[in-house]
Amino acid sequence: MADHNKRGDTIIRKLRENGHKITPQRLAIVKILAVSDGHPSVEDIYEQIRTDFPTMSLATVYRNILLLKSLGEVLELGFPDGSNRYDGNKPVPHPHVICIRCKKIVDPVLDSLDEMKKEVALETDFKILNHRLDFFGICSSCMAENK
Amino acid sequence: MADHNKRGDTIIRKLRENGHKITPQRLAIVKILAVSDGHPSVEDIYEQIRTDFPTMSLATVYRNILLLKSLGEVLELGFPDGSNRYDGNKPVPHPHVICIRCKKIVDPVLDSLDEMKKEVALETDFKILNHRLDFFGICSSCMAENK
DNA sequence: ATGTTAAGTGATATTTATTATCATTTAATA
DNA sequence: TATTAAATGATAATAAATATCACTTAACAT
Ligand SMILES: [Zn+2]
Ligand SMILES: [Zn+2]
Ligand SMILES: [Zn+2]
Ligand SMILES: [Zn+2]
Repeated sequence: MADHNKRGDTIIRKLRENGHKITPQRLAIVKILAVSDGHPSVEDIYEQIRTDFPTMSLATVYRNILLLKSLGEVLELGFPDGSNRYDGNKPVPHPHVICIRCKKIVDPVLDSLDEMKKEVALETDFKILNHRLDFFGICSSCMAENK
Repeated sequence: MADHNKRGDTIIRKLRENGHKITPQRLAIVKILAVSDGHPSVEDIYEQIRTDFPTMSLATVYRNILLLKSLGEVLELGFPDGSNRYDGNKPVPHPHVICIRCKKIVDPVLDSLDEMKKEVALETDFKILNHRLDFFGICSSCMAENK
């Protein structure tokens, strides 16, 4: 597969615009986050890169995620159990569905979201700025395995 | 105001049923959680009780919350910033609206929730078991203060 | 190409919230 | 009132994320 990593290019451009250097370590982290296949954790990213980049430090992964968060280019999903997962592909808040077995995370399209937002504002008189909507369950492939 | 703390009584009964002792410390923690005014944090509970119970240990608050969680009598709300808040009044999952200024947390009634649950199941083929729906914004009183 | 320099990295120390440990105390029952 | 398992208080241990700092390097100018 070719290297037309559009989302990755956008992130790199944003980094340059803000005067940040493009190091090999940073580039490797961005590439993974731009895809965000399954919404990787810090450890996922670290392990993926370490295979062909043995000198990579865990601190560098943390630092770069922090930077990308501050630029609004990655969405952090902190879970109640303390684990964190990242979405650099779609960095604006959106609902997530998490499989509690295999830890897969998917992005559902929910038409009912707009209505719910309206209802929240109406019900509470809050000025809503952000949201975090997570549904936990078991994915179809884990369900099939079970039998 | 009188002491018809229905929710607190339910929690105490559940504790007795499961063979747990009712200590003064435990009772004080349960009383606060049963009301869950604004969804208190561990520190909130600790400070509230310490005023007229100076010997109270922070570990005891943690221990009792752990126990009440295991009995399904308190809902833990862990937030991305690492903070935790508790609802012992309505211990089943429900949406929350959080003021990012004063940290107040309220329970909105959202008719659109049922529809969204259906949509998630349909869209993703997951068997949904749990959810966590948070909306972040600024409450009306904080908005008023701002001007 | 080479040198310069501010930013980035790697290794490690620190921080902070929660859990574990353990000697002492106490609620529940007889 | 005595018995005993459970709970408490004080503190140690744990673990994930952040801070520190000496060394390295990407970006830019020459
Ligand atoms: Zn699964
Ligand atoms: Zn996502
Ligand atoms: Zn407020
Ligand atoms: Zn609540």
